[in-house]
Amino acid sequence: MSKKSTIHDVAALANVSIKTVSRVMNREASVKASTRERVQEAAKQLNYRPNLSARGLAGGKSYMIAILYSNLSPGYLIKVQEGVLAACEARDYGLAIKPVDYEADNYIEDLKVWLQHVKVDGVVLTPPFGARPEIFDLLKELSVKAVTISEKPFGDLKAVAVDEVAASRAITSHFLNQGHTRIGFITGDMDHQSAQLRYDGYCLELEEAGLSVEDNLVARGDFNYAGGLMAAQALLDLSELPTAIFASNDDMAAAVLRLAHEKGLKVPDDIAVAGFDDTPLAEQVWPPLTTVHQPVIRMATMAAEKLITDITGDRETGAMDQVSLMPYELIIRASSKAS
Amino acid sequence: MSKKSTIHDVAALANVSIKTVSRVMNREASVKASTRERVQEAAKQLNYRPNLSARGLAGGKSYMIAILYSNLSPGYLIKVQEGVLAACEARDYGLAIKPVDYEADNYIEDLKVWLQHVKVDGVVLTPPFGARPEIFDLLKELSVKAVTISEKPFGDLKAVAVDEVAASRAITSHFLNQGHTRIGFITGDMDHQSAQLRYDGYCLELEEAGLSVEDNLVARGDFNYAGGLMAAQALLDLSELPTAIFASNDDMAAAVLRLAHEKGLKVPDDIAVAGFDDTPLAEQVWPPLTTVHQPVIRMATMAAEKLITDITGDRETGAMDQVSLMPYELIIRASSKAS
DNA sequence: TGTCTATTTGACAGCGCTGTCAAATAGACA
DNA sequence: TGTCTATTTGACAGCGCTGTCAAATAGACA
Repeated sequence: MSKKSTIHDVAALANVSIKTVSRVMNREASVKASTRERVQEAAKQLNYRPNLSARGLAGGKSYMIAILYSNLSPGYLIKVQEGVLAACEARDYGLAIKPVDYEADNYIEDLKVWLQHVKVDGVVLTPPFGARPEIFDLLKELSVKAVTISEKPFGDLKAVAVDEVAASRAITSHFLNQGHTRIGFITGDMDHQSAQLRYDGYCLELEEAGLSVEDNLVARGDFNYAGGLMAAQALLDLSELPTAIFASNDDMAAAVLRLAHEKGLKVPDDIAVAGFDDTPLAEQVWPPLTTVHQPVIRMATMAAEKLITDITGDRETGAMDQVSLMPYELIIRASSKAS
Repeated sequence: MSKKSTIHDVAALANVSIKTVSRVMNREASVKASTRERVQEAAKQLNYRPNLSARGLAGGKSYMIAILYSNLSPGYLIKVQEGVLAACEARDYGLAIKPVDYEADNYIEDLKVWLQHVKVDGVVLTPPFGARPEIFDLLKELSVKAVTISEKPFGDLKAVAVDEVAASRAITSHFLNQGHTRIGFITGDMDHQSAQLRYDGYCLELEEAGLSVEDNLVARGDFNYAGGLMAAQALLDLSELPTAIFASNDDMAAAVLRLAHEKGLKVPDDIAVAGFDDTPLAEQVWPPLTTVHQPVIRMATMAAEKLITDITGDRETGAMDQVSLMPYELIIRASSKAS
């Protein structure tokens, strides 16, 4: 059979109306179990999949969701895409990707035009969009559902995250256990909630160990290599060097390594280093980085599933948590000694 | 005005039939210039953009193109996406992204099902898909247009590339000019055409300089960090070390750097290193890598434009080259001395 | 068994475009 | 000016679904 089957073929085979097939495909509740099974069987037999264009046109919806992102690290973004894609395929949703420059003048206006044109039913918000009130307001205005990854959301938005404060404490604790007391810290871009959470974890752990947070041991970074380089410079120019540096992500930790090499410091003997995120880079620098691994792909899949469930108003909606916490993993490599 | 305008609104304002508006939006040739302008003016005034779902349903096409990719480096892939996205927005096309595992058993069958379901009108082929005959056959069978990036295409497929042989010769020549005569080479994954082209460039340049290609100075890599490490191992275990190593991409060059550090070799004094692609990694390792820069975003935009033009059969079709060559740039950094 | 309400199903219009085919108009030429 | 061909435009059906509303059926209860 070469021709694609349509809803009419399925309806004929299952001996129901096309409307009933439509109901089954959309997981609507009001279909008798026996009918549902008959339709599903017929659909399977004909290898039927609903036509996205027709659905979108008839329903006034697009059956598409979008990933909104800014200049995230490519490795992270690809994983988010992969995870979201898996959920989209399972649920017959389309995926659009939308780079958004939140520093542009009228970016909200542009985004509004785009959302209206593509008519996406929901968006996956990657950092820092989940924490931006103007995005929240826009989505409310347009009645677009949303889910955030790695950020505590506004209002009733759904979210998937790891406990970054705890993960950050784990790195700090790892350094403390090795006997370090002068632990430098490089922050991320404070526009990102993660930057704050990671910093909070560092502070909390130090305080619990009876140490105070020294201002000159904390340098401001921006989650990028270049910013990490400047922050590392500041820390390595101190008259009394830190014996360990915890950078808020791997890119900045790589910058610390580079500067340490330039200055002839041995890692981890003269100075221990740790990053965050476990990007491919973490294994590609020398020595490889101690860092925190997040299950980004699974987080993204779960985020998209929550979003789609939210959009369709599935039967189990009531049981869905607003925030799903996923487990992180502390990865100890040669840039710090095992404790 | 809150309601989205439709083709009827534009037709009414321009005082033509909806069919004429349709013709203008699709850039069909048979519209009088004065009519076209009137319609465009009306469309602009109403901020009209055609509804993708309706177009797709009515036309039997999807007005979507897809990017097919395998485990490419994330940085490269993101740039391809960005470039293709720009062209899609300009031409009111949708973009789908499709990871394809060409090592899976029945990957062609899976891809076929996917292409039929999404009904994309064309695909952008990233390496190594442009050089795979089974992909070419499948696309022909389904009448899906295609354009390749960085690969010489089959049949009448369009392509955008840089002259990789010339770029590879440029790196090799750079080493020769510095006085190196024992230049190691690490190949890419030979499934990728680029791997062969880069190797060819290396060989040609050596031969032109009157040097022969020594087998034990050529190690087989796979374009990944791990494979680069093994290849670098082989080269650095030689009793007589090469004085320079040219790796077929930056990831593998980073692996060379790491191993050189481990062995206490100074770069570039004991051994010079170069990569290819100018990924972010090239600047994030120490010392930063000499490499070749390709204008990936612009290449991707041009590829998508060629593809869409091919799909719609634009007026200028005749004037379109089958292969567009873009300029590369040799980037000299601290991993090799300036010549 | 009859009546009333809740559940399940179906008929039909219409979403906003494009394809097909035919009609109107413009231009070439005698 | 009339005729013939080429160019430009329009009328209308229909793509494959979902929304709305009404009808059929099942189940509860007297």
